[in-house]
Amino acid sequence: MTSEGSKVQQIQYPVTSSRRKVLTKRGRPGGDDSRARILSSAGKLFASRGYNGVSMRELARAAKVNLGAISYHFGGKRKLYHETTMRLIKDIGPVFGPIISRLCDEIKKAAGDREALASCFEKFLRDMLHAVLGKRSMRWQMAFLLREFHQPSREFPIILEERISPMHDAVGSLVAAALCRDPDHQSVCLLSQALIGQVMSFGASRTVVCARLGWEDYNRERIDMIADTLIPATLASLGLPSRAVDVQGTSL
Amino acid sequence: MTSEGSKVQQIQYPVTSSRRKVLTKRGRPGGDDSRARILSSAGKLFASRGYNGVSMRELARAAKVNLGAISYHFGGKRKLYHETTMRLIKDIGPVFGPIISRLCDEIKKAAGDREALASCFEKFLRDMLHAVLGKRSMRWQMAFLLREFHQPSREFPIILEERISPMHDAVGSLVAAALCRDPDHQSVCLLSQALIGQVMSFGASRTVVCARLGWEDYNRERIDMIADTLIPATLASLGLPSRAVDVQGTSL
DNA sequence: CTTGATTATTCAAACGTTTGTACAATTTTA
DNA sequence: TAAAATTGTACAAACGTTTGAATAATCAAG
Repeated sequence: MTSEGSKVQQIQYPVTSSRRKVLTKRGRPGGDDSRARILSSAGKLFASRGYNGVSMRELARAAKVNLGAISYHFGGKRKLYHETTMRLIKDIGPVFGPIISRLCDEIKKAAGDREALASCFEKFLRDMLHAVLGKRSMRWQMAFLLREFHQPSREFPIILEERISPMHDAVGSLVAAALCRDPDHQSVCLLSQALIGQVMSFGASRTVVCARLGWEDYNRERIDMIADTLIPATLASLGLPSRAVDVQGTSL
Repeated sequence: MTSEGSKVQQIQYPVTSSRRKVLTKRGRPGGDDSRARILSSAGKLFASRGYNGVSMRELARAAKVNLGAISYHFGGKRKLYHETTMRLIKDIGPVFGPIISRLCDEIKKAAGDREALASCFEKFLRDMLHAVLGKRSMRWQMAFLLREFHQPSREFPIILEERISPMHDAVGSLVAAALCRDPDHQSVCLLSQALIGQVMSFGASRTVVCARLGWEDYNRERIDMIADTLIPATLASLGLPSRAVDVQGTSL
């Protein structure tokens, strides 16, 4: 539909985007700078207002670059969105990767010891809460992901495979160990979803939670408060032994 | 900004929108029909693609009305969105209202009896899951709400007060009763959020859940399966006695 | 029961604006 | 000078909005 027969000439446009010539660094500088600035602004803007809610001009203004520079560096709006997604996937890797691998390691070490299993779960949940709710950048990254969740774009399958599935698998093996069931059992998968959903919901419903508790925003102590509340509850839900954290005494 | 000094004449445009002249029903027919069709299409479209993702022309095509008819009936895109929100609030009232009031009633009747408390919680959770995941229309309504959650529009405060807060309060009094704590205690509020978030997450992550379980979609049996899995876990997390539902035997 | 004015609704066409994209011209550094 | 990056401008398409004419149901008068 978009001008099919009108412009026949092959557009030999720069569109470096992915593989850029790094042989010699000639010409006007600041390129990588602008590129990075655009990518950074795009992430936040797309996260908060969605693909259609952000215009190229607005993006250019936010990134302090010329309108044409965006198409020059990325080859169009859609490709910029793609690049933004890939960048996000790459960026949240170092955040969740260690948490996941640490969890998997400790599950192996626990080897059926329910006390150890409980302790490694506790660490995992606290880490996750801090990662999801605490990190400043995770704020728009979370919004970006949630948007993709219930309005999947062409990039969703990549996100699913690269970041969601590993997380689910890790939590799944934890739940399976706690319940002494097969990791592929439906109930294990469902409980994993419930667990992850619980954590995510505190990010998604940040507005609601803060409104109801009279908080301005989350901070380190409050996230620990959430963890202290959630950990005993989730440990009990998995039938794991809970250390006497005694939530009653934490506040008020 | 929007044409302030240019058009001075008072535009006496229909824009009945809310209070319509019901005295006499004259003129060309199909009015209420078109209005309803627009509202219905708008709900689904706004839910799946957001305010900016839907154009008036697309809306008109979906609702099978003329482009001008939308502005005629609602007075513009923004006002249509507002009306859609109000309609959604009104529509989900009868769905959650009974569930909430039943819960409150049974909590009072239970009066400290933990067995009774567990049973009323079980009913509540199952009802909620069926309401959120089962009802066909709740699908786009849920998407609409979730979108408002992490991209609040002017209408968000209304949704919060009319539908979110009552739900949180009800669940809060349940959690408070189960934990024998003050309903205003932070931990009660947080655990309520966790509980509701859990249910919501199964709606929000429908794509993920179904993908991971090899389901095409939720259905009555599968929702019951989710309930059977979640109920014992959440009962345990609240320290309530669990009837021997025995999840292990439900599937596979 | 017919008729003509009244009114609500539909429709096609246009409005001015904003959108994403394209590109020649220009600036900047190696 | 040559390559890389930036700039300003132009354009067609799509956007939300508005308009005036056409249409059809209703009511009051005959």
